[in-house]
Amino acid sequence: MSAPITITLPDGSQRNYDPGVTAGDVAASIGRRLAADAVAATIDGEWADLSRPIAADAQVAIITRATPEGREVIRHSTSHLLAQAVFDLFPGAQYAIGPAIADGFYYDFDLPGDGRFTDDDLVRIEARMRELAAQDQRFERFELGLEQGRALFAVADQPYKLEIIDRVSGADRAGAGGAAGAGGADDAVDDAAEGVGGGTVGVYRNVRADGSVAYTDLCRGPHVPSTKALKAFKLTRVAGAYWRGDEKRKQLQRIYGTAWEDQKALDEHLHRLAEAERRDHRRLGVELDLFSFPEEIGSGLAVFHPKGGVIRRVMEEYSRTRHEAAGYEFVYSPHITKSNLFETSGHLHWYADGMFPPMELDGGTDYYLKPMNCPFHILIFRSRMRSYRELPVRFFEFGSVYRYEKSGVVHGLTRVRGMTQDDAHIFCTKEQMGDELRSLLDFVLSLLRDYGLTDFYLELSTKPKEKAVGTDEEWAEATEALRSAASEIDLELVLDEGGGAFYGPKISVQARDAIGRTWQMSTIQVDFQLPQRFEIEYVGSDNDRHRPIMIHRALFGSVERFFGVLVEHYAGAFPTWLAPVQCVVLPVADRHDDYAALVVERLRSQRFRAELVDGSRGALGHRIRNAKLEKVPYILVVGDSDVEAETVGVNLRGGDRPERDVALAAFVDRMHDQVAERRLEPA
RNA sequence: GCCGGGGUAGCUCAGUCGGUAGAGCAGCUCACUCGUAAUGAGCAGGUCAGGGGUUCGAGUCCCCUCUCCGGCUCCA
Repeated sequence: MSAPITITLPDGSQRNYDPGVTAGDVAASIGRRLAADAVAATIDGEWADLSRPIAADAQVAIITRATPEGREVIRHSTSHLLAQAVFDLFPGAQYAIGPAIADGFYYDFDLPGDGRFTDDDLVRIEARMRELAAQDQRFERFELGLEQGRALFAVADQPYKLEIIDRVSGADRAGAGGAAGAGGADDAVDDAAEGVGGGTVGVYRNVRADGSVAYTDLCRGPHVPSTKALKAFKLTRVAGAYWRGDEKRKQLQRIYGTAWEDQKALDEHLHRLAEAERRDHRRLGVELDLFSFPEEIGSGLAVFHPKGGVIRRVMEEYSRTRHEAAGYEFVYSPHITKSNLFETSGHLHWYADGMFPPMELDGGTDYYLKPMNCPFHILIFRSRMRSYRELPVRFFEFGSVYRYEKSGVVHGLTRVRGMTQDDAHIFCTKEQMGDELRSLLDFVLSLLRDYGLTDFYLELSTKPKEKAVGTDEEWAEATEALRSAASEIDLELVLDEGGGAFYGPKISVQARDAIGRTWQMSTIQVDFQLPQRFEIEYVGSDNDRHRPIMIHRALFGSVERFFGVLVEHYAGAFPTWLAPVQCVVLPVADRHDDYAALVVERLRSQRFRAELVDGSRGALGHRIRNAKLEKVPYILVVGDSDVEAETVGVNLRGGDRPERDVALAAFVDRMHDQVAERRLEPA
């Protein structure tokens, strides 16, 4: 017998075992609870099954169910269970990839005869998965050489698995991305996840209690020891998905599901989904009478109703005030233009598909609805000679743009065909760029915070692989300027490789909302290209002509989208300064109507948005209920004692008990504070 | 654009085997005049998304279009 090996645990403690001990054994030796909760392990930092023998001294950490890593293992394992159930119910099905994703997993299939899954199929498949899970199938890993792996999946008639193996083995010979075509680095990551790499392929199979093999898959793992560990899952939806995410390749049938460590966690997840649905801006937009999308107008084209109009107007007014203070000048430009403008800018070349088709006028001249404001602002800059003394020049406009979004992507206010950007273009010298970007980032974050968003991170998007103009040097310089400015902000910065616009890199500000979802908000782009294309210049202190650089930036992104995000962030309960109705005044009985009207008048004279709702709208309790459902921040009830003492009863949104006998003058002061401080909840 | 699922009163939804359309809420009228989350009664409201087809007869079956929802791809 060889000498014992030493296993070091995450807490630094060490234990000795015989060589060949498994992580599962280690967990069992530590405790029953840990062994029961264990789903996988890391051995010297590498993910592994609990059953993998450990030959030498190692650092071992047990991965338990209720951790992010544990859930990932459970989800990935559940995707295998899904595929097995699909093979049972749809003989001849071919499988592609089936990874764990945020909150769940999916698996892509190609069904015989181009078959499709229906919602009813999901029910059958899920039922079958439960039967299979109960069979206590062991997950077993083994490795094969590339040829053996190829043979295994060739016999099984699984072309997608073969393609994964072949492409990677080809790439191993030819170098990364060699034979892979457009895919490149991202695909290589996927392939590694599928268990291919280093001259071997990882294969998992599910083995029943009697030793027969129920299922085999190409996979990196690790997996739970047994299907019995999979007990809280649910199939959620079926969707089409292109093989390798490529629109030009075959569309496969994807099944999405979610899986958790136990039923309670699953229930909580489903509850979070229900909560998100409750906050959905499309639903609240109808309930609160904010906006609508009349079919008569066309897909993706919104109208704002009076209440939504108030919110939008206040949003815009505050934005204008802040921009004015930050040195922006306001400009205006038309909605349509002759085609040459967007030929010069390059938009027509890259994005003609995304633009509304042209109107032919004046005997052959094409006019387009504008998809962007930048060329107009450039023309304003170019309208006369500019001196270096003027720079930076900052032109701001709430500019309405129109984009012909593909029919399947239009989504509420967040993806529309007609929208208004809070768009500005800054023209400055290269030397000014760094300072300008730094102050811009501060400005952006400060403004977003004023609208109630507080949790941010930054994303740096670099030069696209194909859709890009300009030299690598220009891109590198612009990207570095953005990176440098971002690094001075105390926020996480993540890299979005190849995600820039065709004319330049960008930083986007991502915001997390009240329930933790992230939204892309502001974008800041550095652009060396359009100044060249439009040949804009300024005269420098040396009396020579120089080319300015441009910074494109939108803080809301689009007003519509930002509006939608705020609706969801606040679940429709807007802070007082934004609320369409800030205050309703409810007379207890008819004899209090005159006083109630006086209260309303007093509030309105202070520019507050107050409404009178008298007894013809129902009993007091009914009127209160309606005001609560409309999420009005302040409900004022006035009765005999209030008429007498010039007071009001104050019922706060979110408050537990109404206040009585509040002096009207004191209440007006409170409202002023609320609005001035942009407080989130009334007080 | 592609895959799957929907579209019935302003909203949420029922509608059986193909036999000619229903509820709750909202709205309107009347009564009720009320102190903090739904007073009662009555009335009105629909070319069943639009068009075509099958049928003696279509909300229901078939085809096309529009549109919405969930994904995929895309997002200057």
